[in-house]
Amino acid sequence: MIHILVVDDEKPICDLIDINLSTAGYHCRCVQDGLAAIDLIEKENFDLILLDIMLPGADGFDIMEYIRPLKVPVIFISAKSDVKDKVKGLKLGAEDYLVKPFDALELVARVEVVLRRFHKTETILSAGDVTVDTEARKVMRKGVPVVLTNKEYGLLVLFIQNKNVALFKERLYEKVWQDEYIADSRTLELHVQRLRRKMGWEKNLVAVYKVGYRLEI
Amino acid sequence: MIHILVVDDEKPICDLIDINLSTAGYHCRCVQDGLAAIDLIEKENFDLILLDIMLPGADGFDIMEYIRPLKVPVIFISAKSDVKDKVKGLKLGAEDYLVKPFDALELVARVEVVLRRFHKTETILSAGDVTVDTEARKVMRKGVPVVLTNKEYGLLVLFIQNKNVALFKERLYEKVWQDEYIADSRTLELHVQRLRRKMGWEKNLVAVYKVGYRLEI
DNA sequence: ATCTTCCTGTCAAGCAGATGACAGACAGGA
DNA sequence: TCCTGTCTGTCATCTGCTTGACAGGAAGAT
Repeated sequence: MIHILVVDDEKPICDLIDINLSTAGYHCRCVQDGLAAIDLIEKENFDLILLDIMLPGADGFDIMEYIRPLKVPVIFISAKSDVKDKVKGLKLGAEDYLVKPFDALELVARVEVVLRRFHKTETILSAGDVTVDTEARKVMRKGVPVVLTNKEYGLLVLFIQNKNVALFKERLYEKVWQDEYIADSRTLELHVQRLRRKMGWEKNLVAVYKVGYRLEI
Repeated sequence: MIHILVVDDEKPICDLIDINLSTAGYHCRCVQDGLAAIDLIEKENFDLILLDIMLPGADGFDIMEYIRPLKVPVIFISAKSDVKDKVKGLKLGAEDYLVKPFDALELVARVEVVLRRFHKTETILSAGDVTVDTEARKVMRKGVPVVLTNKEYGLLVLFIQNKNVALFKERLYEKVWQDEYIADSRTLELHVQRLRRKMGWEKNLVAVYKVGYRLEI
């Protein structure tokens, strides 16, 4: 299930977006206040954020700067149609910028473009001789099925979605365990080890000292 | 150098786009005909394609379907502002859809969003024969990977981001160690020394007496 | 030039902390 | 009950960081 956060101070607009995205099969959460939004974003793992610019509490640009390190994709949705605002939003790292009033179908289409870009909707992932069918939750290596536990599977998907990117331990832990990372526990390392063996990734899944791990393909 | 293909039957619009993207540092190639575009796309490796919809030869949607397997990112640029067209274009796999007439700055900003997403830019730093992929935390010299420790890596990034600028020891220490600099310790100098050797920078990374270091490229 | 003083480069060694490997404990489901 | 998946604890090993000592070099004063 894909979780989308809608941040807009006008309740009717939130509801409108909610209805359309829910119909398209996504789960929405709405907030009207900027500071509340930051709180929520840090606590929960959203797949996408729709962000209004003029907000009480903290404005959209502030929120964007604040949450940028989290790498959650953002689409700005604003009544401000000035090119300067659009450019500012996009330069801040947003994936798109929609001007209100917008057509609901276009919104859904653009949301799906972003989700597609982030490989959230692709059901077949692959890396080297490994392929993953996320819908069937099946993993194949050289055409041979591999049985993975839940945690191993979660790690695998994250690594494949981030090939050749160094992933921080904190991020891995938060995504797979949805919990705070405890530094003096061997848990994460243990599961990485098992994944390495099962996938034959002894050489590919390398430890980045003091940082985390990286899958090299 | 990033190569962008512009497909539009109106020469003045091609020129306008060309001027703006060239100014932003990209290389443009223009074609007016749909079939010619398909030819070019198959022969050359473009990083991005700007595609008009109404074209002689083959229309933009046809081209899109045809080249989709190549996975080259596409932005539609069309006078057709109907939501149905937008949705069709985006569903076909395009990364964005701009309606003519558009603002040149917005075009450049949106082009950069797409390039950013496809890792064509921004995460790669370079200085001389050294390149750094900040996302993968990987360093290459003359195409050969170099293994650096964390502190060495931190220093390297700082130096490359400040080519030909003298950096104070205090600043280096604070950035890499996030700590107060202790003058009577050889720590910083030692790491600089190791970095010099690993990168072959014996001549380039010079000590600035009583101040710090400067990377000369 | 010569001297003094401070700064930088170099080496070896030691230490703290991170990783890998393994055994065993624990909980929940068949 | 057993079995599977997950977590904890321990130990050996390895890596990266720091320290201390010392030689050589630069800058400024004489």
